[in-house]
Order: sequence, then structure tokens, then C-alpha cells
Amino acid sequence: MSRWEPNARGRLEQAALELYTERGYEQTTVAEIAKRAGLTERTFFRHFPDKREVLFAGAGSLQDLFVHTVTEAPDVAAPIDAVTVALEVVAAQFQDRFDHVSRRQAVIVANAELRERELIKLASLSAALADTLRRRGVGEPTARLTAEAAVAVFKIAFERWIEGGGERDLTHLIRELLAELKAVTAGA
Amino acid sequence: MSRWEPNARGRLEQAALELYTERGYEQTTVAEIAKRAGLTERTFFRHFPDKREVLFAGAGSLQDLFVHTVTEAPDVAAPIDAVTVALEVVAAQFQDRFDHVSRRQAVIVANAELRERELIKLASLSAALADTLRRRGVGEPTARLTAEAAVAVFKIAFERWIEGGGERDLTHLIRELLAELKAVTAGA
DNA sequence: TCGAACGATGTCAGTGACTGTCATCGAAGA
DNA sequence: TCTTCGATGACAGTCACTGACATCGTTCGA
Repeated sequence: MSRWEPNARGRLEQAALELYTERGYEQTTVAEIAKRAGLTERTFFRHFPDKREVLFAGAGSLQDLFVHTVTEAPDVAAPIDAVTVALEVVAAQFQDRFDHVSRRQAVIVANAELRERELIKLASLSAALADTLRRRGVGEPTARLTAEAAVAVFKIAFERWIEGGGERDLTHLIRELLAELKAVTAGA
Repeated sequence: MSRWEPNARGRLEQAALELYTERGYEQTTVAEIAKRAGLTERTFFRHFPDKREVLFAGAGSLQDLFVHTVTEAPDVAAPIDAVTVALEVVAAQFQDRFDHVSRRQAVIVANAELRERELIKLASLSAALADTLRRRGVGEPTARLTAEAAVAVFKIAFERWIEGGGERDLTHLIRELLAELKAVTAGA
């Protein structure tokens, strides 16, 4: 457990999001984040490997949820179906938190470094998904392609959900995009 | 035109690739790259915005070729067909330069920062592709999805081409993956 | 042919992200 | 109470990157 004021990590995350929102990512120094959280710069870097990562603390558990859901999907399902279920489960996690999620996303899209970090998180997710499918006996390149397709659909659905102010149902957007993807590739 | 020794930019690119290969990206300082190219650190940053970008000088022209090919594709073609043609044209550009391309790719996959940069280049390519399709009258979300699918196929085909030591034909790999993607999504 | 104009480079000082090292503090157990 | 240990602070250092100004070749007009 921690001593002094509890939850140093969480305070750093909140301070960072606030400052990135108020004056922008580039205009914020790590020392300022630490100060607002009542800590020092050195302590920031003990909790997060760099200035970007503080915005992506939740990525790990999101990926775990994704992988877990695919692992637990019924064996009979086609790869794309197993993955679709996972997409919808994960979507449900977002649906309730539009405010926080969209604030964070606004910070990310405004800065190239943060967009890069987001992309590698999605790539990591895709790789983990492909691994999980392989563990379910799905061959190559099917596993890899299915994972990439799923992540692409999720990415676009998420963008549209944010653009729409959270009005449209994320799960619904995902289903639409999957159907549309099917139509797109059918032409090849 | 330039004076002093010509082609400062090219010398910096070559020095960087050499040093990144010899001792790794992180263990190389910009000052060392500049010194090997017979220049100073400051001049490096006049040619490239950061230490990563020196490896991605060709990304712009690659994207231009991609966009141009899609723009010139016959009007009758379905979106995915127009994009497929472009994939194959671009693939041809790689086929002859396996040595250089694979050396560069080895450096990139060995470092997270460089993988991030590569991913944002691919994202930019996808966005440009989607834009081009929209200009051809393709609607949303078809344009976006087609572009994402094309880039995903290209990415996986490229990886497999590198893994296979350049033995397998890149164009052939692309065709296989497009067929497989069709099969994958058909299950949904 | 000379000199002004200009673009590419060098020099230097500075900021800020990130790291290694060591001291210190506060909690928990012997 | 003493000891141990994990979290934090303090501090010096490296390196990516930037702004400001000087300098050097080239080029082009007088």
C-alpha cells in the first residue's frame, strides 16, 4: 500500500488530463503535472515511463477484457464472430463514460505524439487478439487479418461515436461497420 | 541547389541508417549521425524534424504514388478494386529493393518509437487513400473502411514478404490476403 | 568583374524529457 | 523500540530539440 496521500498514480493521471486540456499537451511540463498532484517530477517517472503514457493507463485492462472475452467465446463461432462479441462487450464499457472518454480523446487527436501512442496501443491490441485467435486454433493469415479488421472497425466506430457526441449507440455503429466491411470486400 | 558537399540530406539518411544498424537507434545520438555525414547536429534538425523522421524520408512519395494510382484508376472499378491496383503498383516499387528495405525494417521493428512513427505514416496513408476515394464519389463509411482494409492488407503482406527473405512475390501475397480477407468477413 | 542578396551551414545558449544515484520519510513487523 | 522496506525527494547529468545570430559559398545584377 501507499503512504502519504494515497493514490499518487491516480492524482497524476487526473492532473495530467486537466493540464493537457487547459493549456495543451506540449505546453504542459511534467514538473507542472507533478506539482498539481503534490509530487515531484521524479516521482511522475516512477509511475509512468513517459509523458504520454499517463493518458493510456487504462489500455492494459481494456486489452485484457478484449482477450478474455475472445478466449471465453463459444468454440463453434467463426473467428470474426468471436471477435465481434468482444467488440460489443468492450463497447459497453465506453458507452457510459462518454464525458471522460471524449475529453481524453480531444487531447489525443490534438497532438501527433499522442496519436502515435494511441496507434501503437491499437497495434498491440491487434497482436494480442491475433494471438488469442491462434490459441483457439485459428490459422494464419486468418488470425492476423481478423484481428486487424476488428481493430479497424472499432477505431472507426469509436471515432464516429465521438463525433456524434455520444448520441449514437457504439454497439450499433460497430454492427453497421462490420456489415459494410463485408460489402466492401465482397467486391474484390 | 546546394553547395559544399552535395546531398547533405542523403548523407544524413545514410549515416543514420548505418549507425542505427550498427549500434541501435537508442544508442545513437544525433550528433554522431551529423558527424558521420560531415555536418553538425543543428543542420540535421534543419533537414529532419526529429531523430525518427530521417528513416521515413520516402514515405511522402510512396503516399503520392498510392494516391495518384487510385486517382487514375478507371471509373468503373469498385472502390476495393481501385485500391487493389494501387497496392500492386506500390508493391512493385519494393520488390527490387529488398536489401535496403529489409535493413531499414530491421531497425524499425527493434524500436518502439520507430514502430510508432511507422504506424502514423500508415495512418496518414489510410487517410489520404480515403480522401481520394471520397473525391471519386465513394461514400462514407465505405471510403474509410476500404482504405483501412487496404492498408491492413499491405502491412501484413509486407511483413510476410520481409519474413520470407524477399523470396515470395509481394504482389502475390497481397492478392492472397485480399482473398482471405473476403473469406474472413464473409463469416460475419 | 565586383558586390549585394540569399540560402545553407556553424556556433552557442537554453529548455525540457528522462535517468541514475543517494538520502529520507513513513509504515509495518520483530 | 528497533529494523526493514517501499515510496518519495533531491540533485546532477545526458540528449533531443529550438531560437538567435554569425558566416560562408553561390548567384545574379550592375
